Amino acid sequence: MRGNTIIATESQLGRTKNDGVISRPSLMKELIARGIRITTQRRLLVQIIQDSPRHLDAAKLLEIAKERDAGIDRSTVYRTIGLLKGQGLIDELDLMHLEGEKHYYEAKTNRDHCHLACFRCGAIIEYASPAFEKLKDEMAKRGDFAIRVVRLEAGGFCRRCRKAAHSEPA
Amino acid sequence: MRGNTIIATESQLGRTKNDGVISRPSLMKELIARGIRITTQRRLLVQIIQDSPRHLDAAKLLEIAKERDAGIDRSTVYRTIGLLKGQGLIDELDLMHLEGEKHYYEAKTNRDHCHLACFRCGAIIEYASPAFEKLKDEMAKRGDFAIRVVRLEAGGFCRRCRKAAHSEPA
DNA sequence: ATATGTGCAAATCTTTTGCAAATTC
DNA sequence: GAATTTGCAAAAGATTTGCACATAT
Repeated sequence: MRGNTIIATESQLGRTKNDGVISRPSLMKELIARGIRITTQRRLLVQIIQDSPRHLDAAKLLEIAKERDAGIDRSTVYRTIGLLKGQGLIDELDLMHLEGEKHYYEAKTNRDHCHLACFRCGAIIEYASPAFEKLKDEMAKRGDFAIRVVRLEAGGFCRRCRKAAHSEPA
Repeated sequence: MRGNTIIATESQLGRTKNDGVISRPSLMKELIARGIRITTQRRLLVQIIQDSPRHLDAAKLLEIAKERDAGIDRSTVYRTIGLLKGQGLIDELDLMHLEGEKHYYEAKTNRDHCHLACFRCGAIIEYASPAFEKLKDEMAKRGDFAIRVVRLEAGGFCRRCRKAAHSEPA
């Protein structure tokens, strides 16, 4: 099945002897800590994002939210996304525009990670590594730039699809 | 002035004793080598992209093209971008959505590089380094993934804007 | 009470598409 | 003349906005 299946997490692929464990700090706690008002709908949306095993786009997020609150509106979804983005609590991804121009969101993890998107099957492989951290440090230092958000995405072909392509009829 | 000013090139920032020189292979030659038909308008668009010192979005590309061929249409611009993207001859960037959801394009360089986008002044700093190459290799190997396109973008604040922010009235 | 959040509908912005006419090989 | 490219106009898709009403502190 195509689309946005995370087939490996950063903690699996990115772990080395020096790596810590990856976690997703609670969005709710962060919001509260910042004195941001928690409404019913915000709570709902935030929980969906926090708990989702896959990367959600605005439409999908709305769809899921509607299962629990039929009255919720598209604009509320976008406004909440904007709020979370503004607070640096979620990351925005394109996933190489595998299916259209929409954006995908995920709760920020305690360590940045990359996304590898398979053009053929749509699988998303997450990847974190000390090499990424080093590169960020280097960019910040040598570019004299205070990095607030980073996004590293790659498109290509996963192992399974490379194999499949070989054994396929022309 | 805000917006998309490249204030440092990868060859300046990314050079180390091990670095090679950065270059942009000719798009035209690549198209010819691939047996792709070169029409008047394609030639025009390709030259604009190739020669542009800044990252162009579709609308800007159209605007520039119209100065030389008033009849050229938006759809031709998008179709040509699609062609070049499909051939892997240009890279697509978001530049952290500094000004809207549009995409920016640049002729592919012989070495991948990152883009640092200043949220305040809009400057784009390009950055290439062996550490980036290493990270790509590592991802490909450990993720068992054949990378075709990579995009590393970061948002934050450049030195000048960090300074400016300090001396600003609250 | 006051400030903030929400629904609704319409608007905006970017990109894509169907089709007939023009161009290229 | 067969295949490809283009212009045009309309459609599509994602996101934003103005405003009146509802909700939270």
